[in-house]
Amino acid sequence: MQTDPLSVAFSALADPTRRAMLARLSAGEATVNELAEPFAMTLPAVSKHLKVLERAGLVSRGRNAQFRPCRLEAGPLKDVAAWMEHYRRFWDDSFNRLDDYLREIQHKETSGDA
Amino acid sequence: MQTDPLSVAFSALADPTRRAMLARLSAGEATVNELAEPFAMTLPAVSKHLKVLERAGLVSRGRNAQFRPCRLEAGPLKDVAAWMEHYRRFWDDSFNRLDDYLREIQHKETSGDA
DNA sequence: AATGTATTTTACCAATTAGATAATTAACTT
DNA sequence: AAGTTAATTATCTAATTGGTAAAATACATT
Repeated sequence: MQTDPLSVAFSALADPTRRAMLARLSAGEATVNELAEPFAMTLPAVSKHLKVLERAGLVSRGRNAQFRPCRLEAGPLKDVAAWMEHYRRFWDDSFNRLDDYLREIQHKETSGDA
Repeated sequence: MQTDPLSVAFSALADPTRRAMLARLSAGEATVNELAEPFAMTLPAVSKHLKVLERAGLVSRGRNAQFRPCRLEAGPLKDVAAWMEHYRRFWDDSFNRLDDYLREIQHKETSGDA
């Protein structure tokens, strides 16, 4: 098993259940039962998935009476994005284009609201 | 084991050896032996890692005599980046700033070479 | 044809993971 | 105190992973 943070993050993300949990948490805090609700899976199984996400630093949990509210922590996603950035030129067609900055500026001007 | 493309990609990336292989391939094609060289690992082990990357669509291989030159295929990285984009607001401090587009424009002007 | 080089396949092993069920802990409600 | 709800821990099984060693395949050269 890998222990470096990036590997731990990638492997935590390599499961659709866990990604769905993160999606749910991106809408706000949730309890374990709330997170479990959409899945045909026992609560302990969900608890395990949460522990994986927690170990990866993608989720933190508070205590509120008998509830353990879960919260999204996006720090590791930043690291993943930073790693990905090295490869952007391979998949982002616009990345190498000469007129890139022109289109960027135009995009910002049309979508910006300053 | 998960079979959806995104999970397969994430799980292929969840290993430092495989990420190092991708890094090597980002500099150009390489044979299995060339890829194996930096690692204290037998050739079959490397071959297995390559198969994981291949299954994820991150690597393709040609045939040149008895060599199987490997090449980086970044398609899946694009999918990963697209998934990540949903979470950008959680980790990119600048994402929600009002002056975002101004700094972007400045960056493009200083680093661009059109 | 024989040999050497590149790579893969097979057989095997140890460690990990994902899930289930059952039991347990913790906190609230009555 | 008793019962209910939230969540975890313990234990088991099946499947997967990452590695090795040895054999097999594919091609090039002599």
